[in-house]
Amino acid sequence: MAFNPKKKHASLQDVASYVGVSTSLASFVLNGKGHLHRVSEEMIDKINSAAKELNYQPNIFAKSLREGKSRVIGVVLSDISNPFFSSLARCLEDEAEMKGYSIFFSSSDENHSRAENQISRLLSRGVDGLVFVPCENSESTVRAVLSTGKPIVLLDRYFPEIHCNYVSLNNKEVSRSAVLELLNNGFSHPGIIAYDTSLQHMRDRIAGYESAMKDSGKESEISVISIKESSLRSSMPEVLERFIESGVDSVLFATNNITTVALMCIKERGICVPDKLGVIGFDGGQAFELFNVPISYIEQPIALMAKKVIEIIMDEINHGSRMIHQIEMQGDIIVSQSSRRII
Amino acid sequence: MAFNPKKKHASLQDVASYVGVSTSLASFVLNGKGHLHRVSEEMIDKINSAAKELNYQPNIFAKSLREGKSRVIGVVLSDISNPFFSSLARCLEDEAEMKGYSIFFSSSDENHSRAENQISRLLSRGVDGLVFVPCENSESTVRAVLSTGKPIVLLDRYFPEIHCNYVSLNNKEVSRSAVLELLNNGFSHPGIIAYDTSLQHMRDRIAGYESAMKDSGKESEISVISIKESSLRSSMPEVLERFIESGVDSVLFATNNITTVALMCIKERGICVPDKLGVIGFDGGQAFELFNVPISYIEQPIALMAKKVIEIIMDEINHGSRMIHQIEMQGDIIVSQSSRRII
DNA sequence: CTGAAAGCGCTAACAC
DNA sequence: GTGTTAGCGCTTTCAG
Repeated sequence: MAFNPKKKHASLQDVASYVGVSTSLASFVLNGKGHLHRVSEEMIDKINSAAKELNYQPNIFAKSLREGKSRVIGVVLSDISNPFFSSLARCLEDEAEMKGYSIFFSSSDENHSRAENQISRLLSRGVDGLVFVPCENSESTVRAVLSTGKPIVLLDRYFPEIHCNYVSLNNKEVSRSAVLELLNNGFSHPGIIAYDTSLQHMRDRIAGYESAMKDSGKESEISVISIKESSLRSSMPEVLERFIESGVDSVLFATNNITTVALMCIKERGICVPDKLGVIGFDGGQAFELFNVPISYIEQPIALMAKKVIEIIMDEINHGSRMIHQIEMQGDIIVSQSSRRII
Repeated sequence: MAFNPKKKHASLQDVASYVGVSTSLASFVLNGKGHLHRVSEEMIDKINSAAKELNYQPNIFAKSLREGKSRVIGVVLSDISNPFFSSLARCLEDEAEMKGYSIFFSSSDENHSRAENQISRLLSRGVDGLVFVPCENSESTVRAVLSTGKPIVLLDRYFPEIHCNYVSLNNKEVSRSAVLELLNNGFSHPGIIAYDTSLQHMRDRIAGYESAMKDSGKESEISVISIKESSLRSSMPEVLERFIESGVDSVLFATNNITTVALMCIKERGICVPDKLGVIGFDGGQAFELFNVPISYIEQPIALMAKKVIEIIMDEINHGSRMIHQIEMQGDIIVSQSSRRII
């Protein structure tokens, strides 16, 4: 059993007096600094076994109070029940755990004032650092955190005008490649359905689309539709309709949720994929595998992103912020054969 | 701004000396116990505004150290990236936040020794209580926690032989109803695909199936297949094959994951639903909406379960465990018209 | 090599 | 009504 059910928690004092030494000596030894202080082997053994015997568990509050750090980081993301973010959460959790850190998660629901509240709650919880998936209008919140000196890393999104650590996708490039993929596979008029937001990652995804269109001599056929996140489901039917009527023959969906909702709508209305409409989604997931035909999608390296985020935040926590890390991870395009119109 | 970026944290001492009073007075007032100690209105105002002015943020570690509690609860579930659990997580988070509590989440991956490690890690983090989705062979872990007196509530599953709080589904009844639903809708030979585990909730789901079969005079046609969770994907094709060959014409899938994987397999092999095979899944979710036809499923009252769990754990934390709460929430069957064979 | 003691920031019993 | 003070359990400087 990893925790002893019987006895009450013993304090450092208990261990020390059990062995007959001072608390300082016990503290040194139990923190592995015994040799550093040239404590005798014999003493070290005695103290360690006493600790085991008494089921000594250091009081983490006393430790945090004294040391001024908690070994906890706070993560604010959009919504932990969203598959993309819950996968990310799991990876973050695993990475943090490996380094002896725990995580407080909270959801912003893409509401900047909610996000700000969550952050201040986390801060008052004494987290050592923050990982933040910022939402629209979160600039001031990010600046405020930066000016406290508390380590922070933005995730998935970033603000180009703010000098702050971030880990995101190479949105523009990967979205550009996705559109070129469509064009190379027999589609002549791709469109993109994105969120109506000023957030840079979305702009980048749209910019990537536009860049591919321009470079393919299709500047005049650029077809972008941006939807408010709140009306995603309700406006999807009309949006798809409008696209098809205007001659769009394939679509890049700019997020995981957009993809899911669009596919649901496509299924419902009996729009044939890829004959009537080619699609490329964002992020894979079991869900898509239930769709009539396998679809192509942009895959984010979630595990790597999480690893990188934790690395950066750890670095800042342990060594102070010596440099800004701004990382764009490379997304992959997972191509499904059946999503091609012409082989 | 909810947190002041400029100044360093002021301590209670800072506030007190700023106003020219003692820390105890400041402490009383700032904890809302001013009137209780008959502090003058004027003093209360002075202290409160000083606190605001100095951007006083109570040091939570000192508070926790002194009070012996953290206002944090630990939650160990199977895997936070699993849609069912991430939805639950979100609800738990919201409920806890409303009561001023934060949550540490961790994933057991259905591995009892991992679960035990997570629990002991959470305990050493000083959580005030635990919510645990136990896995197979977690009995000793649960007993160990119980014997420490630390509040604990089991979630989704329980051990009939252990006297412990839990919140679960009325598995037997709802599964029985689901099977009766199939029988009432033109299917004559339902089977069930479940996990091969000794956990009671799974036994109950199977028992519900069996009960419905018996009461419908189909005891001899009872068809149960249990799969190891680890080989879910790999054994699904063969399992479905075997069912169909043996004359099974409809299936109840005993968990969300089983449903998803089975539907993927059904789609892949072109098995026609509901003509060739009727289905009832467990837990809804966007994913299922991408499947060819709408399917019926058993819906768990996730939000209510979360609410109840938090209520119980709060009650234990605040008032000690005066009684054991063992709650079976009522599941609903969401019927989709197109899942009937005969109208 | 080991011990004494200060102090992290807070609460609350007790004193006045 | 308000102040004094004793810890909560731990780390770490400084003495010896």
